[in-house]
This record gives sequence, C-alpha cells and structure tokens, in this order.
Amino acid sequence: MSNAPHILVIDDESQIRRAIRTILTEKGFRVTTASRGEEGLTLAATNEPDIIILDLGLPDMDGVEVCARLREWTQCPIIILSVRDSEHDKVAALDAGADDYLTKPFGIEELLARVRVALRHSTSRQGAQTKLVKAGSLTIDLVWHIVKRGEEEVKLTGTEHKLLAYLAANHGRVLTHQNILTQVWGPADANHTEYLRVYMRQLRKKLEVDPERPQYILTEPGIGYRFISDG
Amino acid sequence: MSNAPHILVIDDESQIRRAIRTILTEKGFRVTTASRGEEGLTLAATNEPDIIILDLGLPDMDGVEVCARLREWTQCPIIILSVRDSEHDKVAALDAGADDYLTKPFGIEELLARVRVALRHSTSRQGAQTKLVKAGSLTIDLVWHIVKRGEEEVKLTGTEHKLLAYLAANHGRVLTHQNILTQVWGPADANHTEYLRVYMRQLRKKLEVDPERPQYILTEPGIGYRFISDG
DNA sequence: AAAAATCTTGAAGGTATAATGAATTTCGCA
DNA sequence: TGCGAAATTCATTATACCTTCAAGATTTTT
Repeated sequence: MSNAPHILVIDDESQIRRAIRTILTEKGFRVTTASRGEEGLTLAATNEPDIIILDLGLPDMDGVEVCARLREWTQCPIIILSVRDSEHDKVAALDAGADDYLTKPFGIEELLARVRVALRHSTSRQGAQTKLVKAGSLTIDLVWHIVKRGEEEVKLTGTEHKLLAYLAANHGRVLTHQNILTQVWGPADANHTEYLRVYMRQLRKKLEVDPERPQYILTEPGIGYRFISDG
Repeated sequence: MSNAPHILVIDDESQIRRAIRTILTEKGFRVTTASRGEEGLTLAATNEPDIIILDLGLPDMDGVEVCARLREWTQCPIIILSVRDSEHDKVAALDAGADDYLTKPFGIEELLARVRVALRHSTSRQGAQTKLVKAGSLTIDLVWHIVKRGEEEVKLTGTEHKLLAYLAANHGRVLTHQNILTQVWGPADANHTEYLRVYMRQLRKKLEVDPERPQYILTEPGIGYRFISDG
C-alpha cells in the first residue's frame, strides 16, 4: 500500500528502532529508520515522511538541533522521545518546533494515540490543499466543487458535478450506464439511461472544445462512458 | 477589544482555574473559565477561543464526552489536564479529538510550551488562508473582526460576522449548506437552511453594490454558497 | 444496403429550491 | 422588569434545475 502514512524514526538505540518499526508496521504504516541525526535529516528531505519520531539523545548531534534544522523547511509533525524528563528539556524541544514530547519508557498505546493525533494534524493541513484531476485545459477540483476550463471557471449544477466527479475519479475506466446511474442518481434510477444522455450532453457542451467531437467524455457504444485525463 | 489569543479553561477546581488564569493572563492571553462541562461547551460556542484547556474530571459530564461534543463542530486545539495517568485514559481522550494530554501535577513552563505548540497549530491552520480578504471595495479583517466597505466600517451582528468570516476564510470555494450551518450555527442546526437564506440576504444588503445581483456572495443552487474575492 | 438499435440534440413543463418581505420570538442589557 | 436589537419563523414570489419527450444523427446489425 503506497499511500499508507509514512513515518520516519530517528533513534540511536537499535532495540527501540526495531520495536517501534514492528509496532508501526503492524498498524499499517510505512516506516523508515535512521540511527544518527545527519542521516535522519537526509531521509526526511528525500522521503518526505508524514510524521517524524525523534529521539533527543543522538550520538552525533543534539535532538533539539535536529528539530530546529527540520523546521527550517518542513511543517511535518515531530514527536520527541526522550529519557530526559526535566521541564527544561521539554520546553526547549517544544519551542524548537516539536509537536509532542514523550518520556521513555512510554506505553505503546499512548505512542500510537499520539501518532494518530499527529496524523490528524498533517491530514487536516493537507485537506486545505486541493486535490486536482487534470485533462487537457480542464482542471477538476473534486473537493471544492470547482471546475476550470483554462483560467475561466465552469459553472456546474449539483448533478452535473456529481456525475463529472464520478467520471473523473474513475478516469480511464469504462463505466457502464447502470454503474454511473446507481452512483450518481441512486439505485432507483439505475435504468434511466435518458438522464445520462441529457447530462452527458450538458457536460460536453460546458467542457469540450468541440462538443460534437468529445475528447474528454467518450462514448462506449452499448456499454457506457469513459473519462480521459492526463497522466 | 484585543486580538490577543483567547484561551478557555474548563476545570472544576477553583484553585487550578485561578492559577492558570493568573499565569496565562500574565503572558498576555485573554482567559475565560468554566467550572462545568455544559458551561464550557456554551462558552466555546459563543466565545470561539483559540485554545481550550480541559480537565477530565468534571462534575456534570465526562471530559472525553466534552471533547467529542466540541469536535462535532470545531477544530480548536484541546489540551487535556488530568489527574488520571493511565494509558487507557490518555488514549481515550486523544482519540476523542484532544491534541495533547498533561498529567497533574504539571509544570507551568511545560503547560505554556504546550500552549505555544497548540497556538502554532491553530495559526498555521488559519495561516494557510490570508488574514485580510479583499473583494472589490470590501475589506474583511479576519483577525480583528472588522469589515470595511470602502473607508467606512460595516456594522455586522454576531451571527452575520461569523457567517461572513467563514465564507471569506474559504473564499473561492463552494461551501455546502450543511457545512456552513454546522460551522456557524452548530451541528444541531445543520438542516435549517432557512437561516442561511435570511442571513445571506442581510449580508448582501449590507455588502453588495446591487444586492439583487450579488458579485461577492454567490449562490450555488442545490449545493450552497461561495464567496468571491480578488486575486 | 436497408433496417434496427443506440446515441445526440433541442426544447418545454413541472418541481424543488432560493429570494424576499415581514411578523414573531428570543436575548442582552440597562 | 422593560426596552431594543438580533435571531427565528413564516408566507409569498421568483428562479434554476431536473425530468420528460420528440426528432435527427450515428453506429451496429442483418
């Protein structure tokens, strides 16, 4: 699974690395590990993890320093692990840009819960960003209901957008009439192919360069329709 | 009226409330306190704090319940304070939507550091959007809660402003009725679309050049509304 | 090549949704 | 407790959308 959250663990104790890797992998995360600060910084830059778990007691450089270096360019959530329990250490790390601080020894479940919190944060940040499907000069924002043709926006009705979104989400695939109808109109209208014809035409009118020779919304005669996108 | 970050403290022990209030006020924060869960929920809805500090051991309802109720409509950072140190309690609270968990007794400096972390999160969430939204002759200051039309200030009621602020913060995006209603009125009124119609009209009357041909607040029939800004 | 099936195209009526204006209730404040 | 502003509710008008239908074009079948 390539879209599973990716976690970078930076810790010099190999047992801890192994333990955390086992636990996180079991929960479905992708895990990368580093034993030294420099290595961790490099991996963070190349792999762009979703979360970084960082031990303060590294051999080559101070964890707070690693934290600060990371914050120069990334907002990725950082969870600190440390044997140091002093308030001073916690404040230093948190003010250096860390998002959370756990003192060793820590409970597995608590670590996982705090990872989930960090994940919530990073995904809510991503959620503000737009997820786009592109096809020629078309840009379809599935999240925010915005469709652009070049620079100008195309106004779509609710049903039109629902239909286009379903086509775009399955771009490249042939979708049967019944399949589309049940998804967009609901199972009750599964055999109202007239609806499809009317709406496909409206979409083509609004989106295609030449509606009579569609290049995005293709007809698969006797079967259904298909949406062609870039990439 | 100050724009200092606003923190809501929900705790039943009056000494703790007083202590936290003193410390936070000293650091320049605005502080509101509540001693019971229901009171806290109400204050959270009316005052819209930037951070909520919540004690788990409330007399009238469970802290985890308070957490869950808050998460129905707000993303505001929640820091848990609790005497309970068990892993089970921590996991329950964090999974209910809390962002951090401190066990009593806690260090003042650590609390402040974690408040700063929470503040970073809330401002970076807002920071993704511009704090000053301009649309034609309109200027909407999301931080100072000021709306100007040309040079003169527009007087808006509480609900009107909350609604406009939410639209402006998400300018360019299509927001569904339910989305707007849960954010502005709360999840209980998620299907009272009448409210929206009435308030959209009032906003248009106060903001639009020609309220009958709105250029800022657009209707997306069957879906919701959208605010158009410059750029 | 003719016929049949499928798809496209255009337009119109009915219906759900939105705008409007105003009355009523609630709430905050003195 | 009473006043005024704000929030909610309601009835009416206006609008946009979904649905429906019919005729022309295209593709497939025989």
